[in-house]
Amino acid sequence: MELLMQGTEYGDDELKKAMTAELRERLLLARQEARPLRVYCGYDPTSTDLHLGHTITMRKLRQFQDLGHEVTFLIGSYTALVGDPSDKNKARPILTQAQVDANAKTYADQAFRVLERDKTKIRANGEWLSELSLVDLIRLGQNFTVQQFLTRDNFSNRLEKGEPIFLHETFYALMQGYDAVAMQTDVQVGGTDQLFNIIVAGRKLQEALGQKPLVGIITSILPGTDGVQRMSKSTGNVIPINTSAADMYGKVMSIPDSAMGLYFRLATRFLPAEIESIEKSVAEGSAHPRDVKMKLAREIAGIFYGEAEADAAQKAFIHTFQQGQFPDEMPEYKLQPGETVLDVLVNAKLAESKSKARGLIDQKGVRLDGETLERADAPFPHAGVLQAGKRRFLRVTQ
RNA sequence: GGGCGGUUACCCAAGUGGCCAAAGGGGACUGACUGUAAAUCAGUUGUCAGAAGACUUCGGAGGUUCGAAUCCUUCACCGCCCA
Repeated sequence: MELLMQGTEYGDDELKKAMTAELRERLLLARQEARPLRVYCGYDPTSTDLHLGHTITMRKLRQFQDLGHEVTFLIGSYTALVGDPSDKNKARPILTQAQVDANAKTYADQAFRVLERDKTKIRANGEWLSELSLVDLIRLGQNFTVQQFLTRDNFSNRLEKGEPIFLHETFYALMQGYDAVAMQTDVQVGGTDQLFNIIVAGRKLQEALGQKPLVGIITSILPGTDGVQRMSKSTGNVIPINTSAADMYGKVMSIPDSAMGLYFRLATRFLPAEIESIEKSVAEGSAHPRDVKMKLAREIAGIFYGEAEADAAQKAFIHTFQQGQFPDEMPEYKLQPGETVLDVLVNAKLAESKSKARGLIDQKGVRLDGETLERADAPFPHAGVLQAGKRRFLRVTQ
């Protein structure tokens, strides 16, 4: 129970209490009926690159899965065609069917680094949403008032600021609510941005259609590497899933200390009691926050890349950043005759343009074998390890 | 359908004929300090050039002018109000 509610955020204590109570009740009911709970979370395949933030709900699903419940990974094949207004203040672009299909596949592949493949049902909401007629849709709409939508922060903010709210955006909640009905959902997992869709739309629609309203598990939003803003590609603070263990480890290490708690709760396999004791030792000063963060980075890299690679990543990290030595592996670049320092920086993509490369050199940000290079237009001195800034390395060979 | 307003660099935003490659903030990047943390300080942030400077940029196209982000015409997109 404690584990399942770990890392949830309802923005309202009453609601959290109510949901906790309902979850407890539902778990008991399931036991009496000797059946697993039907748990799902929907994912709109709007992009191909998943990041750590996307996996928070998957982690939560995995917890249910480990407790023997029936988990459905729902692909929002149909809802993606509409575009969820929830997490943006702007309306999303509408995707084409082909894009959605392609994205869905890579999405699922990445998801199975967290979920157990053979215990997970995959479905797409096009299965039932495409069957609805216009009349059906209108009937669904009879269960909601415009006022209900207007009370929602996301819409009311935009209304106030004079920003557009497109009519089609309101359908999104209806569609999602209908998903819950179609699957006779017991529990739905989603981020705080899905609060409205889950708690208002899903529950109300189920009730109206004679089902027992679902229990909503609303997970907190994972901040990005800046530690404050929600992790998202457009903010540029993501920790991608499809990267390397070393990169993932490094990116986790770069988050501010203040974000560690959320990371532990949302993205790791640690149990509530373990996390508490870790935090206590940091607070007391018996553990160095850096070491705790290393443990965190090691854990997260381990989830996605396996223990061996995570260990290697940790070693490389200590070697490169704590001891200030060059990493073992780095891209190579073959020096062409007559190239200047500037040329190498640009050609090897350590700098976007010659102007930027000059800037780097002026700022003493370029080193060759540890020695700062001062002249941009000088011929490249000799083969060796070229370093631009703190973390970009290049092995230059003759 | 009518009236009014908007569109500026990665983002927000100032700029209403020359002093504008364009204020300010955010972000990003670099250096110092560190724990690849935060905070702080200093710097960079259109392209090319060693520099002086040149070139491209202010929604698109065209025009007025010695000179336009700024004025005019037109097109596109967006918002507000009225219907």
